[in-house]
Amino acid sequence: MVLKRKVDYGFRGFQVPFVPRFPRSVRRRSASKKPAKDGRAYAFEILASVAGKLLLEGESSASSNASEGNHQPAISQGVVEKGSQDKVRPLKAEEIHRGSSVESIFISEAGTPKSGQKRLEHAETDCVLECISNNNNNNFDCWGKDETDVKSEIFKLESKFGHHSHRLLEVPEESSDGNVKNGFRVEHGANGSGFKKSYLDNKFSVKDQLELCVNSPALIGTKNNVNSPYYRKLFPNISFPRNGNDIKLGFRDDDEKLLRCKKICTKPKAFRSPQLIARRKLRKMLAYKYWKAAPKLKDYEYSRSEEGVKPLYHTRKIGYRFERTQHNTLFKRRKFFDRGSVLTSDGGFSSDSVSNLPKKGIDRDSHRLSSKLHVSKDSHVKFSIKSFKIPELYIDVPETATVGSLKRTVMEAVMTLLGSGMHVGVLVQGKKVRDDNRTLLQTGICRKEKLNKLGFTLEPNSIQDSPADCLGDPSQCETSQPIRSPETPVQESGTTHGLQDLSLPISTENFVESNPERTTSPTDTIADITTPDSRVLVAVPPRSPETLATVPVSQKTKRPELVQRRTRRPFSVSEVEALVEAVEELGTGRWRDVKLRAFENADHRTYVDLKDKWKTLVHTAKISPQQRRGEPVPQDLLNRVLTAHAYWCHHQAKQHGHGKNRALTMKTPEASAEELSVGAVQPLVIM
DNA sequence: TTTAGGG
DNA sequence: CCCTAAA
Repeated sequence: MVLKRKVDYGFRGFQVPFVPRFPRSVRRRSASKKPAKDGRAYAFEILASVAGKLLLEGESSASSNASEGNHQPAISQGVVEKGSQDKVRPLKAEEIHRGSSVESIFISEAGTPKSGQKRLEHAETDCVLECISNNNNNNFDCWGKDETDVKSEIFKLESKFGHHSHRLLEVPEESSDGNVKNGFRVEHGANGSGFKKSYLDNKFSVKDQLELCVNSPALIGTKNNVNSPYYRKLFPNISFPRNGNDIKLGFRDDDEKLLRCKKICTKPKAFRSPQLIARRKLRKMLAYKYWKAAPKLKDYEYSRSEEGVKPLYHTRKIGYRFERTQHNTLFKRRKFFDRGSVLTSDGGFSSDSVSNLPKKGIDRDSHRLSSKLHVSKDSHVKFSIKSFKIPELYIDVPETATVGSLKRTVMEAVMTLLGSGMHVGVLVQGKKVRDDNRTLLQTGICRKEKLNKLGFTLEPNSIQDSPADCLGDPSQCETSQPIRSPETPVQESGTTHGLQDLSLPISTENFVESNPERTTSPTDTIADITTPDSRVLVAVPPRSPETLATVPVSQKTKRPELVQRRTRRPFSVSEVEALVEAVEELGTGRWRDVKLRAFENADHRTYVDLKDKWKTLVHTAKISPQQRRGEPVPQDLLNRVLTAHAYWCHHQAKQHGHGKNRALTMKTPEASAEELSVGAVQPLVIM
């Protein structure tokens, strides 16, 4: 059966023979299904994931010792904990609850003897390849293994859990002396057979991790995921002893113009990751089961505080774990959590990769997004973004509040901010580039002189805009009005548009390098969400405590029913073409096959999406060109749509009527003249 | 899960 | 795109 499936769908380019389709009740479908890969990632998700971790941190706070220092970043705890454990070991309950370390969770799950099936399922994703930022030459090899050994271990893991997704975590690890260590940690903990390796190798240096490869200037010009600097080639130097280079993570400018990040997965055809499944389940669950009962958030107050947002990293799994423990906490944060968890579960960036955040103060430039950029000879603009940070948050808690509540408050503020959506703005010479359709060339981003003038901003989206939409289509955000919560109007200052106040201008000045060589910044990080000192940006203009306090509420009441809409991803012409072609051959009503045939690798396109797209295409084709919107679809394609639609409508009717056994495709020459000539539909011969 | 449609 | 009834 498996083999059959492979034959049927495993090869692209083969003509899928027409198979008469009968009513569902009649035909039997092959049971096996390939899970869809879900490698999508968004910068937003990264932020959300971070926030999620923060949330976790907050969760554990109540029991936290205040003297322990709120200045101790969450990540620190985790690192410390990790560093102190030589071997994987089951965690005690308290440790689990502390939840300050990702691996703690992993370990706990893996190490719990009777964790049950569900836990094991989650453990599937526990194979972690973690990259730990490392600067000093302090070596890795905490386990006395050399590189070869580690690679060997990696391979073993690959072999054993190849069908599972892996996580790539970049975690800046801070040692007691304040230095940041760097390395990779391969982590796996399934079924108690915990495994953990730390790995340090210059070849795997984190420096390379953040390279943002914009393969096509047009990509940026066409509202693509420029805001996903996290899509990048991961570990280009790691060569798993396997031919499947699917291990590589990287940008891909395919037909869908989608920047995808391939998972590190030795089973290339793993169709649907547990994450995706979980995500969908989660979405559903959150949407219908819990949301309505979600309590309000107005019990919390916000105001200024020096307390920075704690850096942290977060994994999808943690998100789920959060979810599961959600009801046990008094912390009201339904929506925030929803968003965060959903986002992180949505494939995350880099296939579960996690951002890491340098500890406050370690990175002097942490407040800005630093990047290096160079123009390669192949007319591509390549650069890396070293870090992002979120705008400042104002926190206000009573003196009598517990540290735990403070953490939760911060968490809420963060989630509120993230929950409203974020998008990336591009600055060239200090000017915002609002026209997303301009090419890098036109914008001058490709010119060396301007490279050092390139900057990015991380901006909250306007509440009016769907965060998802903005993410998917930045142009909508860029042109939209400043962020403005109805209850917390932004102060207009002169010509400055409110957004400016909320955004975090991040310049790459001094960071841009035309040198293609990777730089070796100790503070290379995927994302820096640390709240810098006290001169951060205003996330929520502190007009008054009241307004501040209302932010979360307004967020919540604004669009309570939305869990997290998928980002909008308009079909490109090439995608449309592929769709049309597939439908021409397969007909309507076989969306799953269409998906498998033409969009098998487009994880973000479900068969429902294709069906919907076809629907709109038909509609589009019927209306006048003036009424059409979005990227214009070539008329000839639309004509084909109409033709195919008409044909298949007719054919389907025919089939259901009395032609059930007639195999016929639009391009099948042997199609009987009788059928083809019925009605006004003309025979189609698709070349 | 997949289809088919309404929202 | 989302949500669902049906199959």
